[in-house]
Amino acid sequence: MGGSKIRNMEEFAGVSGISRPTVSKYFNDPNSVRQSTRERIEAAIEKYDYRPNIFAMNQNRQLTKNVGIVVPYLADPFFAEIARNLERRCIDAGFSPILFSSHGVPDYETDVLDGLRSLKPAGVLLAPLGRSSNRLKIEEFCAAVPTVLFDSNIQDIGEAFVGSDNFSFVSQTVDYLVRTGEPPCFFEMRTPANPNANKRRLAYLEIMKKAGAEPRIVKVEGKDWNFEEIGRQGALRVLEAEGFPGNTILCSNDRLAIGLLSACYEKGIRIGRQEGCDLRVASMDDHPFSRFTCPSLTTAAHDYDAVANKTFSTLIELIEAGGRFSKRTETLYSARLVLRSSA
Amino acid sequence: MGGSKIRNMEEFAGVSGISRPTVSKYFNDPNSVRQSTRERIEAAIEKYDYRPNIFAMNQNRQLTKNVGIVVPYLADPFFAEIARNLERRCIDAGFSPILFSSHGVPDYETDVLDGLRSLKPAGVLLAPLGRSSNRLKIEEFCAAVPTVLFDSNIQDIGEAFVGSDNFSFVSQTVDYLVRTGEPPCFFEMRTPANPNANKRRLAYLEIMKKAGAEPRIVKVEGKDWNFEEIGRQGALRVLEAEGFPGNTILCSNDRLAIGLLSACYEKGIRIGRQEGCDLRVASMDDHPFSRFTCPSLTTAAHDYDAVANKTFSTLIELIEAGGRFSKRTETLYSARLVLRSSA
DNA sequence: TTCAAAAATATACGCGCGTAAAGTTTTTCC
DNA sequence: GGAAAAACTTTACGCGCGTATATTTTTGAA
Repeated sequence: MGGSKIRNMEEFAGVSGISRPTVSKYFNDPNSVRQSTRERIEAAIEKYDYRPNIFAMNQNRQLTKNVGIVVPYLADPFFAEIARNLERRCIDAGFSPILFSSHGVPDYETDVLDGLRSLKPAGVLLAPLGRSSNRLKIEEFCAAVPTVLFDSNIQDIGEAFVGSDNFSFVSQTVDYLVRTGEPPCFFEMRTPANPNANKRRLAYLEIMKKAGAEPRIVKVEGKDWNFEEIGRQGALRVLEAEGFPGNTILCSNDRLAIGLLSACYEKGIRIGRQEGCDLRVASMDDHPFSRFTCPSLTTAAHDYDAVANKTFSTLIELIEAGGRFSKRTETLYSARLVLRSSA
Repeated sequence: MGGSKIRNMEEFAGVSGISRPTVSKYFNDPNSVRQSTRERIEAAIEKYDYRPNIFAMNQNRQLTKNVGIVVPYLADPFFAEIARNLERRCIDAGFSPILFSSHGVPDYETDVLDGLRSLKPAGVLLAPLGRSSNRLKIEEFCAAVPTVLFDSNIQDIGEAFVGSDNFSFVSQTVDYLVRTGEPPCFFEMRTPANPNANKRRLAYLEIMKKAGAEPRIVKVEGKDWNFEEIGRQGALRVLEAEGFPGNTILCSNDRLAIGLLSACYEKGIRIGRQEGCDLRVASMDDHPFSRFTCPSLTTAAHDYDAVANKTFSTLIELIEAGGRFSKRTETLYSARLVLRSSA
């Protein structure tokens, strides 16, 4: 109980029998005070349910304990999962994560970064929109705020980048498909928003060349971030026209594949690697829903955990290093092939 | 250009030729100053890129411009969509939305609310976890912070509730199914986390009774929020045992249905209303992915837009009314039947 | 032109806390 | 037990802005 009539740190220091500067020190770092002092303070916190005024705290600290997490599209469960992971790590490390989504719109992205600056964050974890991002604005932002990029790289921007190795995604899926049947054609958007998509196409071309197979790319129209619909419409158009070249398709990402599978189902085309199937479909990302597609999707999985771990630990290092690294690092994690029923 | 060397409102007032109290007044409400003054200030803002220190502002204001948005599970695209909608409305109305997810964990939910209190939000939009929520903590919170509940109601808590009319979801789907074939059995989790699920079951029982049909409920095991997996495992178990009673299934929500469809596909069971199909499956929510399932899912859609609109406008009214309504209101929106291929 | 209302100004204080400096007490360790 | 080191206390100032009061200027209609 104890009426929570404590109005400020002064009063709290009074009732806890500790001086205010020491209490202040405690709240900035509980380990910076003597163990016995810490216990007394924590007993008083418990008793009076006191918490320092977060606004007054942050006003005078040059750096807050805020950490911004910015993802390009939160309605994509892939980013929702990553964000959740990062959020938790921040909390466990004593930071206050603040989650933002660019909602797929470049202007929102710069708005978010603008707003983030006034929160004086200790650091920011940023997954940029990619190609459509306002490079200049992001560069300005990263120059002002310690930032670790993830998922989607922008050359020379941010103090570090952590992501997945697109080449390994493509090589593992293509190798598997070639080993077990026809080499795949590559199904993608004509103007992908994300730089990873371009890297995957290039990897596809290179790997097919090495395998001595003819690369064939099927491009579909569509902007925005509703990839499933784009994949579905695109696949319908292909199926109603010339059809796919060959019987094996590698999709640039799972969301496109989800749309493609839906189109194939509608057209009565059987997907899978068993006898009697018309097409094999594989993809990349291991989207949370890819195990529930019909058939379940053979795909290459991100090492979610490693990426989240490294992204976060890099930010911590960055913060402890005072916000700058002497050298920009890029860390890439390999894919893990997930065999399901579609290929 | 103009060096952004402006350090505080004092300096900004100097260069803009307006007194600081007036500038302060402007930032609290741009319409509270004379038009000509407003223009001079805004010209100076443009020129010097000045923004008031958000922490210093909020320290002295009894109420901030912050609005908390709390959803139970952000990795569910349904909530991601709603959150996006609400976020935008807040921004357009001049508020700063802060997005939180409870990640399906009751303790996180109370943590989020705890953290939210110290942000002194003008108001909060809260979609509670439901049954597993710590009712007492939420009650305390709502007593301290003007809160509008949405999606999931908790009796007598919060100043208002806005959601969907579960009865209409069930009546529309059941009516349709009865009209076009066998009455459905009801597929749900044994211990649903969400109160809407219970309302839907009760509605199902009532409506079946009215229709003079025998209600049959198929319950599956599973906790947590990975409904797709629960639906899939549950459906597999049912299919491998006694099978479903009858040839028509109404799922309690789309995510369960997605899992069920995946299980049926795996078992080679044909879903749809055409000749030659084994089962009809309908569901509720119009989840963003339900148009991409195989077959696409016949479902009852929330009036997303109306719910978001009303939720937000109710909060604005609440804030303008000083944080309290004389009477708690509940607003429910009817479902819209979405006919696709699964039933 | 006149004059009351509206708006802006000058001045001043307070918010809750960070933080620095100097002095005092406690702890640590040989 | 004594010294240095570590931790704490006292005192004091400043951060950037909200806001209250009294005063002056501007506005707009009589």
